Amino acid sequence: MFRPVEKSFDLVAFEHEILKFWEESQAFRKLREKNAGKPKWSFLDGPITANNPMGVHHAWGRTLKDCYQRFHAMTGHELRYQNGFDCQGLWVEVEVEKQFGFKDKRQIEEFGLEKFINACKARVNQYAQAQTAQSIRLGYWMDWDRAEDWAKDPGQRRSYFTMSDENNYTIWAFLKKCHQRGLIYKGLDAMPWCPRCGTGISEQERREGYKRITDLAVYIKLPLRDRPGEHLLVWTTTPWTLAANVACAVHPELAYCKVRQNDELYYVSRERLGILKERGAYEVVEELPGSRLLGLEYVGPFDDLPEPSRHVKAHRIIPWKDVTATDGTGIVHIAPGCGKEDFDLSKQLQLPVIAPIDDAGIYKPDFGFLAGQYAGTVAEKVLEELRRRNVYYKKENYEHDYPHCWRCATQLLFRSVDEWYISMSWREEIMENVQKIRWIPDYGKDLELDWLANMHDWMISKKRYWGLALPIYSCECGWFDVIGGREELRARAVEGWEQFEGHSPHRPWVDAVKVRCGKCGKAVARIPDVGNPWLDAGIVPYSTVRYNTDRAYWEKWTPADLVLECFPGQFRNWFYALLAMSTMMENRPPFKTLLGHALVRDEKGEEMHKSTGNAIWFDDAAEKMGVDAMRWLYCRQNPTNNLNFGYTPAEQVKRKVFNTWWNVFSFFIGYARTDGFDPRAPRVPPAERQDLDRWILSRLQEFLRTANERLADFDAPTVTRAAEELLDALSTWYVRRSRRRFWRPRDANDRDKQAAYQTLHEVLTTLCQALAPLVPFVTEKFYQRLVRDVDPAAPVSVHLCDYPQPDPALHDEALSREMDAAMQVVSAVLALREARQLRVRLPLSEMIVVPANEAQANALARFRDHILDELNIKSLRVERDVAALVRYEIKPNMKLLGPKYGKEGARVRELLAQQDPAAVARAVAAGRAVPLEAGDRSWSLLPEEIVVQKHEAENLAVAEDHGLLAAINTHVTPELEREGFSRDLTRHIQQMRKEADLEMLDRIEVAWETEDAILREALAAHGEHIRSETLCVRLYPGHCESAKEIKLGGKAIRLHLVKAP
RNA sequence: GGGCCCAUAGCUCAGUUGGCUAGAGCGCGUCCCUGAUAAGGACGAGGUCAUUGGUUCGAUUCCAAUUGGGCCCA
Repeated sequence: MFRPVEKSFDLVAFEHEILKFWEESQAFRKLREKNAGKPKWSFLDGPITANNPMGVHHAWGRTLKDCYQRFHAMTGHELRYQNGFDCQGLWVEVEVEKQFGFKDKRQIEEFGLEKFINACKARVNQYAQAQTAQSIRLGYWMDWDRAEDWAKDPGQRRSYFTMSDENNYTIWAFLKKCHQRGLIYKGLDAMPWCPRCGTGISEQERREGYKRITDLAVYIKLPLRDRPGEHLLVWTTTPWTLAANVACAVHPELAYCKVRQNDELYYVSRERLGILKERGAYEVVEELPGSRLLGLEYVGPFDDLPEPSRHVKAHRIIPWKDVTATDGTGIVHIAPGCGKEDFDLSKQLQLPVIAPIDDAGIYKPDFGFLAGQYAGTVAEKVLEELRRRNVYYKKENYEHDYPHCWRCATQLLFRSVDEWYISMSWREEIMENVQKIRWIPDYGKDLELDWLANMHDWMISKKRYWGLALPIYSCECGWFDVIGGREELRARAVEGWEQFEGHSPHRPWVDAVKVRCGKCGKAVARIPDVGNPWLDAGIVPYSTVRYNTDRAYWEKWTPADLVLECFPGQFRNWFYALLAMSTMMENRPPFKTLLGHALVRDEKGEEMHKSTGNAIWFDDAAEKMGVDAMRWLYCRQNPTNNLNFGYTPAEQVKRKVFNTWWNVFSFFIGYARTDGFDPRAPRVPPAERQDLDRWILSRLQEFLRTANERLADFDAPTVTRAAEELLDALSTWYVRRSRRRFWRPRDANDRDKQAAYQTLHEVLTTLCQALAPLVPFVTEKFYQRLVRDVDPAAPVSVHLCDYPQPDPALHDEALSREMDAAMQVVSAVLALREARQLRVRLPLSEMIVVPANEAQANALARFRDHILDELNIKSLRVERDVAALVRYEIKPNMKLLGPKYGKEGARVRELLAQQDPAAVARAVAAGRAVPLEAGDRSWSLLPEEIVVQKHEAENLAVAEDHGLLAAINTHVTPELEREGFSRDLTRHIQQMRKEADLEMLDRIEVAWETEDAILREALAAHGEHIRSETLCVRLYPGHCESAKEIKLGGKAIRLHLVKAP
């Protein structure tokens, strides 16, 4: 027996109930047992950064991951269900620094590296646990760590952790392979540097941090050494770099002017003369190409400071083709120690490199007045000195995009430093593997190839603490080597192994170990740098799938069938690292299919920001809207487009989808309980069921076909939308049209009622199973009530069911088309009623339809009763000819015919009047000429010479829809009017029943009082019908002073209802 | 400067092998229905499917260029 349903649909409450149920029933464990040994389907999880709570943007990807995993489980596959946590890197360090209030690296060193690293590990564990709890709340079925697991070493847990020993050592193996191919090198380069974090920022990271800012830009005049009174005008937005100036660059082909202003001569690009205006009038003395300036020497701005003074000779004008005249002066200040392009030029032209600042952005001692100053705030001071030295020309505020640290938002400075790189000379090998992967959407492949083609050498070092300890041992004498794993390190250790043993391969512990230099024999320490964090995540197809310990297992589970992540950024981050590392390790793609999704925005399409207050926290969203509402939104969205997420769209999903679903479900349960329907009873063969039943079953098969095909192709949105359409058809047509079958008492048609129950039960149950991967909670809720409550032998959980397959025998294409046609007819006639203000409760005598095609004609025959009942019309007549509905009036267009035929026009007019109007109308509509004959004369009237007027036949209202003509007889007889009122009265009594909060089967008595003759007649004629419809045992005229007064089209009646004794 | 993506109703978006009258939701307006009911439905207004050219019997769809927007790279 079905259990009674809850009064209302409370999604959040149901979800908590189901979470408890899954826990108690061990449903996930049973699912894994069920699928053990079946064909493998391998999903590779991209590690989530365990540094903050999970956000609604993570929930999108995780919903899709869960959806496709559940689908493949239901279609009979074994899965690994391994979640991943990304643990190491600057982002964790920054949060831990905040926690302790540290401002810079020195404070970390003072605090103690060991304590600091342990704090980083603790933070990762804390947030990994929090994200685990949130993911479980989302309904994401993974092999989650349980209470006892958190005490274990990260490498022993169920989820993988990139800080695990195995992960780190496997990266060592990768780096060793790179080294064996000669790809690892140390390079000096000018790179963006975060003075707060004290580390270089890699190319990948730099892209994350551009911000629009206003800088102080300064114009200076640098005197030419051999040309008294002549100056270069030079512009810079970074005055702090002027102390590192070694040259000025011009474009050889650009036009420059020598101008006189205030008794001084300046060189400036012709296009930039405008900048001079501010300082007064000027006169162009000479125009010359940049090439004429090359080689001239000038006096540097700070030649008196100790370090710059050593490079005075370098100050000359050099050529550079990238000089433009869009801003500045067309003469570019070059400081190879402070800029990427400058540095590249210095290599080409053998310019000296002056590196003015240390790793905290502080000027080194040899820089005079600048020594000890922070480069980021020194601009005003530099200006003052420039004035003092009489090289200042003018300043301005300059707005531009400038890189900032992606974690701490500090403005970056450029600095020349030693870093370690992997040469990307082997990029072609990676690109070949990219070709073997299916990318969804497919342009993802182009983006990845584009990145690979343009990728510079991969900078893998970072001068920080919490991360992969780069296994590079570099000796003063120039020798270096890369260690490929723990055992190799142990074998080659010459000191410090005892201190390290028993610790994870992190700083500071691993730093104790030294190896022997292969050249000079000294004991060599590890370089202090840690690794780029994308190395950590990129190795997981190896480190987490037993590559090192069980190669056969690894072979079975890789390459992964699916990787699914947020697109933006990952082409240069995780996808890139995965592809590069897998190519190096085994020269094969790490996965077969990649599905990327876009970003979560707020419901208006704006980016979510804590500061603007439009951010939605996952926990709030889960408890307010319910995760299945979220999941529906995620599944529904085309993953290529940004998702506008919020409470309003969630509310729409609840109203449109879940509420409809719930109503159908509770309608079914309510009547099934009343009638004691048993779903285990013998099945009425579908062939013996009504068309309506066979129609919805056919629709169901179409849906199942779509669901199976599209989910296998990772296309949840199509399935979600198809489900919405099926639910709408089920609710607004199947249940609506079947309603009376459920409430009529048991009679000779019992078998039909049984068929209706079985049909509805089958549709609801199958729909639960089909949508279980998308919305695991509501489907479980319904499944328990529809199936488990009456069949203890059924699988314990909907997620243990096999995914439902379409049954071709139940699919009936013609039936679907005909039902569609029937619905079109209904829609057209409802529109007519609307236009003529003829409410549906008012019965009409007749409708006439001229079908446009066979399907429509068949539908009219097949669904005549449904159409009439739905439209409240007494009879349906099908006509083949439009003429039945329309009266044509044919008139000659005398404006044209008059001039053309003169006096004969009158005869033409007479002849035309004698023609069959319908035939002429057809000819005109077809664009044919109409021939006329009168004895010896004949004419041919062109279509435009005839005016056709269409009139609806008397008492008819006609409408056209999809080529079909529908008409209703609008004549309302007194009898029809009485019947209409009787339906109005029925409706109002039902409303009163509801207001009186009566049970469905309660009997009532109703007294009425009215002065209106027609209402009295209606009651007299249809009282019996009203009584049977409303379960009214007595309907009688009585005094109803205090009763409810109802107005029906201006007529008043008072009704008084009591529950029958 | 190069590569990729996008442009459909006031807003947010569907529209997958080129084909009947281009759809939905929200919002707006007018109604209807109701033994699912704090719901539901119908109808209406609102579209040069960014622009131009080409292929085709036929283009929102395919091709090219242009304009505007986004992302990536230099």
